[in-house]
Amino acid sequence: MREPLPADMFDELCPSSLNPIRFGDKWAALIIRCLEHGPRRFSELRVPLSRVTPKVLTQSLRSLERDGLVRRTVHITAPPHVEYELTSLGRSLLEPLAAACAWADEHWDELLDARESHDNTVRLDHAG
Amino acid sequence: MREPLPADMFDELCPSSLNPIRFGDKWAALIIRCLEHGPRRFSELRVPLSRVTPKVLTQSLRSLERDGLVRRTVHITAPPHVEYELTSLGRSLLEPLAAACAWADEHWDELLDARESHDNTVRLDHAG
DNA sequence: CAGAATCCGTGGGGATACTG
DNA sequence: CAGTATCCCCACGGATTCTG
Repeated sequence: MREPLPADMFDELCPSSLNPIRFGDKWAALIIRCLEHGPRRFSELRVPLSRVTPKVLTQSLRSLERDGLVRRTVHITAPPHVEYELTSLGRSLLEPLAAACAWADEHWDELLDARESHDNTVRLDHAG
Repeated sequence: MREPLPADMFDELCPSSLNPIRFGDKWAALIIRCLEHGPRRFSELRVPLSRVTPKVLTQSLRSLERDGLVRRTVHITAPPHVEYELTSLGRSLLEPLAAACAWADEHWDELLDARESHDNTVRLDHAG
């Protein structure tokens, strides 16, 4: 439930980060998957999402909060402590999101192959 | 199989056009759904996708073709006749796409409600 | 008919620095 | 710790015009 998020969870070269089906903005789906197993703090999210600057991460989280998918809870302590967690609406998204990830897992290679052979064909066209 | 595509298929105010889960670029998912029931000509696609300029529609179609999701067939006639159809890889996308659309159908109102009440709260914050 | 070419505005993010 | 505040860039996409 509360294992730390792996830093390479969304490694740039890993298919899990190359989600061809996207929800909301660029990072929304990744954030939701980070919250799948319970609430997370801002700095916890920054670990797997190290490519996202704090500003953009905040924007995405605010957008998710606005849409009722994520709940933001501020614990007034020193130092400040803020937690993000999925609402029930947000959790309901996990299902179609999983379907999208399953598709990517299953077909990503085909897509990359098609892309590569297409690019080669185009190059030949230009050469010929 | 070959009924003409309705012009209001993606009406701006219709939830079907407000897909919160997106595949590829802005229009890719809509294009794929247009091709669901068989091949379509460029000008056929322009009917429901009237908000998309030809340039952008071409870009999206080329991108889908590059990824092996759509096949482009040129019939050398006068006037030119070009057809687009889903490949088997493209058709495999219909399933997760349908899951996403089902989610939107089911939860879109909740999302809009959350958004509205959130916006009202923010306004009150600014007023106070 | 099915695009290609050109020009252009906007805003989504990105980098960096700063703060309650 | 959890963000703001600025500045900035360029790629996405729109409008318009032209063509094999």
